[in-house]
Amino acid sequence: MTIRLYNTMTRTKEEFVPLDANNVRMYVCGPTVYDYAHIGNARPAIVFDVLFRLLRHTYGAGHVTYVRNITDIDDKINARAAERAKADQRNIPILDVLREITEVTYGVYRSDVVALGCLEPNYMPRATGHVTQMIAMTENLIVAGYAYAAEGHVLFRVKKKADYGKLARRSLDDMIAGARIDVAPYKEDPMDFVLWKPSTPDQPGWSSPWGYGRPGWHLECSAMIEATMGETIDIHGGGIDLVFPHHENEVAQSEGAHHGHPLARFWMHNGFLNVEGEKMSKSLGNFVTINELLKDWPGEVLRFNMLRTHYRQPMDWTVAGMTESWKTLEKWYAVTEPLADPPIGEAFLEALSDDLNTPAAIAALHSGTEHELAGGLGLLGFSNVQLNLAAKKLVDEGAILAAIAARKAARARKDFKESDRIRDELLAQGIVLKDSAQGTTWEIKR
RNA sequence: GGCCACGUGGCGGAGUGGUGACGCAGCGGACUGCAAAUCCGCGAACCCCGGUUCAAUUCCGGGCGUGGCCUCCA
Repeated sequence: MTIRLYNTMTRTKEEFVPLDANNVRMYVCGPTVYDYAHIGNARPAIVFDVLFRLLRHTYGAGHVTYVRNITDIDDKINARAAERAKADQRNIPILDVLREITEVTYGVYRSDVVALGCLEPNYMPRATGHVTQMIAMTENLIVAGYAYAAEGHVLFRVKKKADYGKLARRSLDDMIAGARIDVAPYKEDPMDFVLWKPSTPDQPGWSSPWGYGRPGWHLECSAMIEATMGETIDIHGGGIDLVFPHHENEVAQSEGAHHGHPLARFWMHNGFLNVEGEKMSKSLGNFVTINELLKDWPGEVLRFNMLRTHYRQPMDWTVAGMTESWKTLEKWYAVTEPLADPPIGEAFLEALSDDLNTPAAIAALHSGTEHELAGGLGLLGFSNVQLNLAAKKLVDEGAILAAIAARKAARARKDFKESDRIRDELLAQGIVLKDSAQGTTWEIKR
């Protein structure tokens, strides 16, 4: 089956042929670990996990390398650490506070993403583990004339890169015209961006040829891709908001350091997510973290909900949508069982291979056989384990079973008034009863 | 201001130059003590205005609307 993917670089859907079918390489921008991840962060994690699974299915599980980084050098982290250090009674060094923040946040992220049904990437490199490589790349860029040092900073010289802006499709003139940036005096050009900047003693930093300092944000991805997968990879993914400046600058850095060899052959970007029709923001009070959501919903429901919308479309996250997703999964899980080697439906695979058209793939599952349903769910990363099992642990099953028994007795003596009363009482508690020839079962109402 | 997406039935959401997916909800029927669940069936949409065409929801132009990026952001 041919895989076709939309490439942001060319703005067209292209047939995907990896450089090396024995080692298909993809990189996705991971979280900045300063706070709990929100459901917007869940979108790329889930979307590219599906791509990872499709590639593994197509090229073999051992022939795909997936790297998702952890950004643990960042000014937002520094700000958070400074804040926390001030309130901290223990009087420990700020860098220890910072380390604690990134460790804890990353731990939560990692378990969140597993709960969403995502496979672990092959590598999860951290910025702090690749400073040496970043310094080396910066030195290369200086030698090649793509960067210059000034006042403890090192800046990328955008004018030297004639095709700068090719990914975002933006010319330097356009950008300067609409620029809202402070132009630092040491910059040759307003659009030049930071590769290295000085740190104060209470900020994280490393010694470098340009003094004590830390790397700029964009550099880590370029360096970590090189370190884990080499100069040119097959797919680079992330949220659409990263196209500019982050990915544009990655392209500039990596190509500058690698004699113009491309960084990634395919650039993929997922669309943005709104919550109940509004942009998610802390001030609107609709900021939903994955961690919080997992207290009310099985992770697979969020996963399914995400996949009902094509990854490039803007998506609106709603409770109503979650409920619908829950119902569909419940229904499917009730009729399927895990199979050792389930068949993958042709229409399903064709939809998925067409730029990850998950809504069409899901539609195909609705009309396929039960075995194909099991196969499709498996390929999409669903476990086929009853969702209710998790939810049922949270209620007093003994009391419910006793009520069901009482209702059964009432029904046996045709006291339907009493039996209906028991049923209504349970319903008020959110318990729905289902009668069948085999007896009465119950589930959590959604 | 510049650049870029999106606008499909009550809702979610694919797709296509011509017979208008799919799911949820709704309605009708079967089943049921009555329901729920399940099964069968049904109706219902392509933002507006031009253009191209035998034919446009689909292509082109304009408009309106929503959102994104241009500064940190999935």
